[in-house]
Amino acid sequence: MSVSTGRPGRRPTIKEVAAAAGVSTAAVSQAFNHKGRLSEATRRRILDAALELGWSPNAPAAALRNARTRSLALVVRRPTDVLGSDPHFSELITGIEGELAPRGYGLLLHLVSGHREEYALYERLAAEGRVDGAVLTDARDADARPALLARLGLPAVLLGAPDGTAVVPRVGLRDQGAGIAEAVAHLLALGHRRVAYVSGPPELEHTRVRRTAFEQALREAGLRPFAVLPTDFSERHAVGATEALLAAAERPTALVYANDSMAVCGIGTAQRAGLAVPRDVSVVGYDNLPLGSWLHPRLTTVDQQVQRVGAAAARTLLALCGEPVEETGVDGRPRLVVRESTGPAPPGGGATGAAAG
Amino acid sequence: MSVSTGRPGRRPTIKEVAAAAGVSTAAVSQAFNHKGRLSEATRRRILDAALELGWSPNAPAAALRNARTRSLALVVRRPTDVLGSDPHFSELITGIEGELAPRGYGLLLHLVSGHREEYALYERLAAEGRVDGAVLTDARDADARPALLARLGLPAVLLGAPDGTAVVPRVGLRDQGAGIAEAVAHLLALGHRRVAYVSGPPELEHTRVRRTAFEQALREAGLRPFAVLPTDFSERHAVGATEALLAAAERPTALVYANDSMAVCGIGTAQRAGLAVPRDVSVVGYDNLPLGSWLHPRLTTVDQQVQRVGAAAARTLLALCGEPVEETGVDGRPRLVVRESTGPAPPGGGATGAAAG
DNA sequence: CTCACGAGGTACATCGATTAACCAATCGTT
DNA sequence: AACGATTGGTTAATCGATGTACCTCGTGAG
Repeated sequence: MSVSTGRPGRRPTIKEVAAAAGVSTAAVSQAFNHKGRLSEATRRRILDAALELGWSPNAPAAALRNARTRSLALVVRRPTDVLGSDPHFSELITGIEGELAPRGYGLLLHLVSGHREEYALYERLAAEGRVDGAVLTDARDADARPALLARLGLPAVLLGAPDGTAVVPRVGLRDQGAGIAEAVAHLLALGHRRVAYVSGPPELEHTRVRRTAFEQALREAGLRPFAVLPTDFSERHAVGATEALLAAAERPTALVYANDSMAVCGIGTAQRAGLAVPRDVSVVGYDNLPLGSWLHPRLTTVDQQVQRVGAAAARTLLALCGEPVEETGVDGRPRLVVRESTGPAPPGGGATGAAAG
Repeated sequence: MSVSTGRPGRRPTIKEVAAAAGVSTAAVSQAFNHKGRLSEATRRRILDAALELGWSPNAPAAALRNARTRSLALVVRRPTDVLGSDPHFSELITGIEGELAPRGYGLLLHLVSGHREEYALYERLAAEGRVDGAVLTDARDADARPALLARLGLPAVLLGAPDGTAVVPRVGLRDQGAGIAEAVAHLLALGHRRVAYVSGPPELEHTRVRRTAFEQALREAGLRPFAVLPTDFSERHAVGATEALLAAAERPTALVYANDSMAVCGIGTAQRAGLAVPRDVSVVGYDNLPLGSWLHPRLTTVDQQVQRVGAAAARTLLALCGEPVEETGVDGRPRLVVRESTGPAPPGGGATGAAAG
């Protein structure tokens, strides 16, 4: 496709390209950056020479000169227990990369285990000038990151519901509660009255938003939650919460989970307890991961379009970095996807478990 | 934790640190790189000054000077249908990052959709000097990447069974067939005689290895595979293959899948067809993803320790990049993890499906 | 004929960190 | 006391690309 011979590893420099094209290095630079004034003929000649030699501008050198690295950071906080984060972040990364790749940007991925470690990492990335910006995942209550990144002078976007007054722009679907509300409405229409919610870590903003939406939706129907149990998104918590709920005297007939992975654990736990889904208990997830549709029964869930949101976040961040970008927002809102894990409430209210297999 | 005031975004340079410590910039550099000869007192003074100012060496500048970026590339090929790749790569990335982070290395992640795109990307990464090396995933038959990377002068490691004579080092568990052999032995011990294999894309090396191991293990027991169906790892193929197998007149009593994600699809498909797992049909996966143990029944699978292999690959690559590394290999081999998705073969051979649910 | 001007390029300083070569004290030795 | 060795630093060149300031033609107007 390119490149002739030459010792492996000997990358050509701009000088050699200039020499090959019979021009100065400045001309080569101008040809690549569409600056200065070059005749079309010289431009061609330079580009041809570069192609011939397999030359591209050295990224560190350009970064040094321009103070722009053309790479962005994504820091994923991965607490000890990985449950649920992973497929979610895969989707997110897919969305982000889809915008970066065509513009020649790179994504620098880091995994951290705690907040302090995450802050220290941003400090280092900024101090070392390794990235032009960062995508901040999972808005937290009293989130220290926007202020930190602002102090560091590092452009950033925060994944979360849009909110005019933020230090850094927020990107996400509007009306984040709508999906949960829809889910509750769906369950109520199926006759469920005892509905429980298995929630996420309290410090995450969406935990509060979804929980509130859940309670609100029930209240509007004149009902109260059967229970709202917080978890850390771990398998242990998901299973524990589910077992606790299903062991109750008058157990809930429907369980709503704060993400798909926990919902999958929940289905497994219910089945292990001898209950059939959705006959004895209905289950709703949140995320709409591919995984949910592989199972039997297929998971009813709230689609929050992680991939599209990731793409929008990337575009917004690129715009902040001075890149020309057409459209920075996302429209749409979370929407319930009804599949097979929800069904009519059991006749007697399902008070006593029908032991199966 | 650090940094005093100063306009946001104004990163200090080595000069200011030198001035603050009352030394030359050379001294500062030496203090940070443990080179040259500095008195312990001066070293301290410099380090304190740097901490005070919140300075770290500018990465692009250092990269330009040293021709080393301290970042490595991971290119993930993600064909149109994502099935199965994602959690697997999450594990891999976790393993890799665990080695990079403590050494101050970054991981540049790229997603591509095809071979040619992947090659072009390596060309560009090398030409731009963006990374010091690359981790090549999923050894393929007649893999063009090692030669390419060698020509580009970019250090690399290939994930696959170790093999003395490779252009680039290979990192992986030895005796890759052992896990499948163990799985087959397990199934035979349970009385299964009609065992089918749902395989991966033909161009991947491990597809051949595992398939061969599967056939070999059966042959040694005097049996032949019920069937071996190739797939592209997509959900569509996984479901299609499973349906085809289960629709057979004398259907197989056990299904072995080339990865966990397909096995999950397989379980779902079997259940949807009214069969119980493992009562009517046993299922074995490959990978040992966390997901497998959330389900009911929990997935019997082959643990290939992706995370540990990823870590070993990272160490090997770092060593190639001149980093001091203690241990570059992985020991251990793929091992069967028996859980709940496998059980005794159905009495009558399970010729006629016992419709449930 | 001269001069202004624009088109088309070039020379050189610059980004920030690293390092080889060099220099100034200081010390121990005979 | 004179000298080599050692300690503890400094000076200046360098990595590769970029962009500002400048230069050199050729042309058309006056």
